Amino acid sequence: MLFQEYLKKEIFEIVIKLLEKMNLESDFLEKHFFNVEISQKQNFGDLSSNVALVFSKFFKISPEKLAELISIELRKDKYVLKVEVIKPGFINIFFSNLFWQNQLSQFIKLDGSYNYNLKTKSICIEFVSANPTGLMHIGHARGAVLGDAMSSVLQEVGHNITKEYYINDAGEQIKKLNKTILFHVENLLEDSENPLPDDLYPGEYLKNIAKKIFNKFALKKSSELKEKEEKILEIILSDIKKDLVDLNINHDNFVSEKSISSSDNIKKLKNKLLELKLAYYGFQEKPKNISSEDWEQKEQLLFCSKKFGDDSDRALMKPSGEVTYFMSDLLYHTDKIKRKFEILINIWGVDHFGYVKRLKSALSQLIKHDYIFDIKLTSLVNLIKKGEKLKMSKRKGDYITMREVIKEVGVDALRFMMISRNADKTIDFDFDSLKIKNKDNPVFYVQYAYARCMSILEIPKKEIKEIEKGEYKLDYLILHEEKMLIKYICNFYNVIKNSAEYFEPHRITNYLYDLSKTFHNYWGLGNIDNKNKIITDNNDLTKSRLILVKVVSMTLNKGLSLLKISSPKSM
RNA sequence: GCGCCCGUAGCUCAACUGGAUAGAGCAUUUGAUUUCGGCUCAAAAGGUUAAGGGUUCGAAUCCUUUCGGGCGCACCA
Repeated sequence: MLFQEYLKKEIFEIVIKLLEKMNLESDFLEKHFFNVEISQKQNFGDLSSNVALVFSKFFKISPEKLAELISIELRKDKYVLKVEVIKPGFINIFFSNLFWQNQLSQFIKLDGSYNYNLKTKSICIEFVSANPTGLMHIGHARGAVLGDAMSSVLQEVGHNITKEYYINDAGEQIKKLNKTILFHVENLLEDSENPLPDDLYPGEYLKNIAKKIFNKFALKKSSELKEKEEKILEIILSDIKKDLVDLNINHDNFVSEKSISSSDNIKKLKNKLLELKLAYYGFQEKPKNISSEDWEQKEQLLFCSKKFGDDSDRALMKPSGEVTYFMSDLLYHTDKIKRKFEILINIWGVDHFGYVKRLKSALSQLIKHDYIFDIKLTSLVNLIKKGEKLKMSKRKGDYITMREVIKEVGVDALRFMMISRNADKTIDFDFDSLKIKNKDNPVFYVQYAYARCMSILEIPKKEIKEIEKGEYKLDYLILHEEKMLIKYICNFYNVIKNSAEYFEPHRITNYLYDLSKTFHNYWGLGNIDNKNKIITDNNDLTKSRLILVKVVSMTLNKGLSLLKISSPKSM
């Protein structure tokens, strides 16, 4: 058992024993949780716990008194050197070197397969779902990388993951797209340069697609284009898919809006909503930010979202009778539930925020059994070059595409950056700092730690052979830095578990950075004093240290590959 | 106008979801090393966590007011 579980279990047993002794109820144990963590400071010992602070009120004694009672029991542990109770009631525990050496050998025995003890759930994670009306930009990249990293992490802890991309291939946008292409094709047919009308999509990209279609199919009349509309979507989608593959992202399903929102499905859902009195034909309130002159009231099918805390009731069908995006999204999500997913996770850009409430409330009214539906919103990404924020406008069709960004900084840097920030924080994506090839660049720093491990492991052929045969001991690992490395390594699974639980992959990048830092420091000891080099003239000592290096490299590699960032052996 | 998110060192970010003296990396200063003012290493300095009030053993974290920034609020996605 690695230290977190080991100590938690031990403390838990002690607490129960004390409760029995004092004739107290133990039902609070299920609702309140205590920590076991790596001590922040050296004089706080190896591990610290806040048990006494969390539980003292249930014992009706002071935290310090409870801490003292617990520590009396802890001191009986054969690995424990010293237990201290500090001020408000923290328990600081000092372990013997043997404990940490054992921890390392247990970690090695796990050989990368850790039992997270979680109930396997089937999870559908929907991300990217960029509208197929142009190339992906940096904002899409954020959602894409985050969704993909989360998928890996959730899969790692044992869940069944399905990664989906919802293709918005129906509705106004596609009509507008086709109109735009048609316009360009007309221009080509007439060999003219008519200016693009305001209501169409701007940008060279679509112009090029028009050329492709025009050439490939040798169009002679614009009416022929109508038959090629599917082709347009296909080309754009294949560009998006190519970008995703370049980002190391593979979705399991691409679900088409068109196929989901068949007239039959729409009718069924509509009737159900009417039947449940969740929808009605009526007039929408005028939105607060719209002036009266611009506001035209029309009757349409509305969802009673106001009942569920929304500001106004939302349109399910347009006055024309076509479905709104809300309606087709509702169809899509009920479809997900029908496919027996227990957890739905969506990664959306923060600009879709307004849709969260209505979709969640509508779904909760339609589906009566248990499921979890979480929508993670990603904040904006600012592109920064030479200290200046780059101005972009998707509306004007002038924006930097994701492939341009990849070309400039590489996939690894892009992925690392996107993962390393909490989703609700705006990212300043600084090209210059991501291109630097030294320790100021966190990706480089982590990858370099791995490369450094590998280059060390290349040298001592004889020792490595003996290690492979299992001829080694870990007794020599007694330096403070070595203990720190072991602590970090054994904390790996805990980091993964928390990362999965809170949907926060940035914990992993932070962890990898810290582990790398500790390792670089350890390596640096050898520069100050030769006897602290990893490869020494003492065969057993060298082997102990090589094992540690090996495990560091494996952990870095595992963390990086979970995030689909490469682990180069040399750089 | 209303709603949500954010505000942490000069800059970019952490803080194990309520825990200890709020931590890193740049940048700064000092020292060591280098036949390099540039590389590397070490140390120091840097904070009323935007501001006020509240909740409790304990708050960057929860509640509340104010200020600043972002996003959203018919249809479109």
